[in-house]
Amino acid sequence: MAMTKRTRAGEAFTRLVLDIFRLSGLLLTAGDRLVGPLGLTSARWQILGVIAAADYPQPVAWLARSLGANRQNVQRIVNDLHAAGLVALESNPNHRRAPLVVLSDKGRQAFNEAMRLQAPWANDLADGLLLKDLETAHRIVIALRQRLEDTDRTAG
Amino acid sequence: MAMTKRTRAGEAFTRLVLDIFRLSGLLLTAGDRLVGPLGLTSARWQILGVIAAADYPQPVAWLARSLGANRQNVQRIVNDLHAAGLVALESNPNHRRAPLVVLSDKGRQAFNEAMRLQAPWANDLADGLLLKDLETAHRIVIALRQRLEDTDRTAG
DNA sequence: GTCGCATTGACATGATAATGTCAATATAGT
DNA sequence: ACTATATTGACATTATCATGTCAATGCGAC
Repeated sequence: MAMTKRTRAGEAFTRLVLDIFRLSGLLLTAGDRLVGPLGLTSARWQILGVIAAADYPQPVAWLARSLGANRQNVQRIVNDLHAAGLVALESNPNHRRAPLVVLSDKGRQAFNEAMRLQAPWANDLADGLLLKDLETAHRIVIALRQRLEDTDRTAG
Repeated sequence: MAMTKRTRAGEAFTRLVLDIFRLSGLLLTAGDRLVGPLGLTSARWQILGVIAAADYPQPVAWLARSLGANRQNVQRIVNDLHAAGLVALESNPNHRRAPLVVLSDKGRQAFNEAMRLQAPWANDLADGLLLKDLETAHRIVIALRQRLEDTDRTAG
């Protein structure tokens, strides 16, 4: 007989998943609403964040990989950001067809402004929650993420 | 001056968010892969789950509300499920235009089979994680979810 | 009854995301 | 150099999701 019985951890994980989906959707729409006035969306904001956080300029495919998103969508959003003047494309000495994406002044301003809007929102949402618990939640999320990424790589 | 400084909890929350997005995406694709052979997707599975968990048959709009999803997408997926013979639509004595969605035998079998596949997968993913930590993560996720839902309801 | 209002399903339209294919380019091995 | 393989950007196609509108229906106030 196949193993259909859940461990206690398996049960706890199963209960967690549905609420993760729900939370993720709510965070996305809240983010859209938060930075909409800046001409951003959650997706654009996230990509600007990766560009800003990188140690050096990267081509689109690398950004996509560090986001865990698919290449083509990142490409489309980067094109939009470029059209909106929020990022610039620098020639890549190592790869003629893969320009390096960098923030423009306008892009950096928009990102900083987004983070400025995010701060009080984040403070408000996290207010009253125990720092220790938030960190535990983060550890769990990271652990699950890594396990799933390993599975993806293995079972590709 | 605007409040741009994050509390420690606000910082922990901010760090958590990006990994939540990543995990959610990974869970969705893992779910698709898990139940794909049954003719299901993560979205279909989730909706079958709500139907199965309900105390009594509900119309589409109610299912959408308990999922926190928008009505029209649930409608489309329910239509697909209906076409695939996984759900049946019963006439609703209380509302002529809002039939009640119930699982067909085939739908119940598919859902049970999906849960049977999910069990060892969940056990494996959760293996080695502390039950206490999983429960803490769940509490945090639920708390954040409720706060965002309240915000939605307030700020429409 | 009937009037106003909210909810519902259907439909149209557009936005966003996923998937596959292609040629150009880069890289490693020989 | 030459070849095989992998990576990349562009494009086309499809799937999924969001938003707005409409008429039909249900429901409560009166």
